[in-house]
Amino acid sequence: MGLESIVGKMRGCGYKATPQRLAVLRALAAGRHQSLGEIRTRCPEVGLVTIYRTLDLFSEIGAVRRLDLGDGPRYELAEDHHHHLICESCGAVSEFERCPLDLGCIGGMEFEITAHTLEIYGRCAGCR
Amino acid sequence: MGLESIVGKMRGCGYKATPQRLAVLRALAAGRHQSLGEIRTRCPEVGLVTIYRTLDLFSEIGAVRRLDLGDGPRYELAEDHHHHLICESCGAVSEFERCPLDLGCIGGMEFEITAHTLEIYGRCAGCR
DNA sequence: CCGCAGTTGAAAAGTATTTTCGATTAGAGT
DNA sequence: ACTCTAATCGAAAATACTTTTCAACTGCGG
Repeated sequence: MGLESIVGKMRGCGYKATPQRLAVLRALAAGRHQSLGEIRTRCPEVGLVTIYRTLDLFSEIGAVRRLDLGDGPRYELAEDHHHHLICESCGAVSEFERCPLDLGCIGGMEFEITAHTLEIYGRCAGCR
Repeated sequence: MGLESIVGKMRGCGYKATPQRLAVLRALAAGRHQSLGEIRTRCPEVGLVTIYRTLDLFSEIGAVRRLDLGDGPRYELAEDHHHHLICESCGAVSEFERCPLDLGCIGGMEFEITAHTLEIYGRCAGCR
């Protein structure tokens, strides 16, 4: 599982693997594109400030992506690569794995790509 | 110019084209991926609350996209389609026009695509 | 040019996020 | 295993951000 590798990365960067950080990590792994409140619910034993700081830390080491799906910020583990379909009508969010990105055609540049986010907006089957 | 078409869309949806809304529209057109503060600087005559409401309105009719480029929310006109390269090292944001998206391969689904956002993270030439 | 539904802005309320700082703790070195 | 210390934690306070309220104002259809 990838959680181990995140812990390793954390240690490798000189950060301690505290129980609070592990709790946030587990909370993140238990859901997708969660808001701060949802993460908080999943690890109520961790202080609010620490959750903020931990999410910052995880973003910094590239373990977490922050998204904007229309409402406030949402967070998810960067490891399970997928993208989002957001229905502008009912607000439903679904994921799809298949990455329709042709990274080759950006390859010519001097920019070293490490990650990307892609959100697709439209109307879901139910709303049409 | 596309600003006209946004005004038309606004009227078509039953919204009035007030001077405040036009000012926000012009502010948006004068820059790219701006924060609320930057927009506000460009139309200081418009009240803060009205800017929030206008951005909501524009998002609703699809004239404006809201982005998360790492710091807080940012806004830009949806009309000039482009994507973002964000350097995780220095924070610089640059745009590229060429859309590397193969929308065909999502076409099979019952989801009607109207828009999308794509952000690419990495390290820029200067930081490498 | 009248009237009113839609719109505006100032202030207040409500949320969200960051800073501060004393207490606590993971993990390196022994 | 034990100590030590820099890193981390959490509660409260400060700050920043966003939404609600409501009385006054205005674009635009008739």
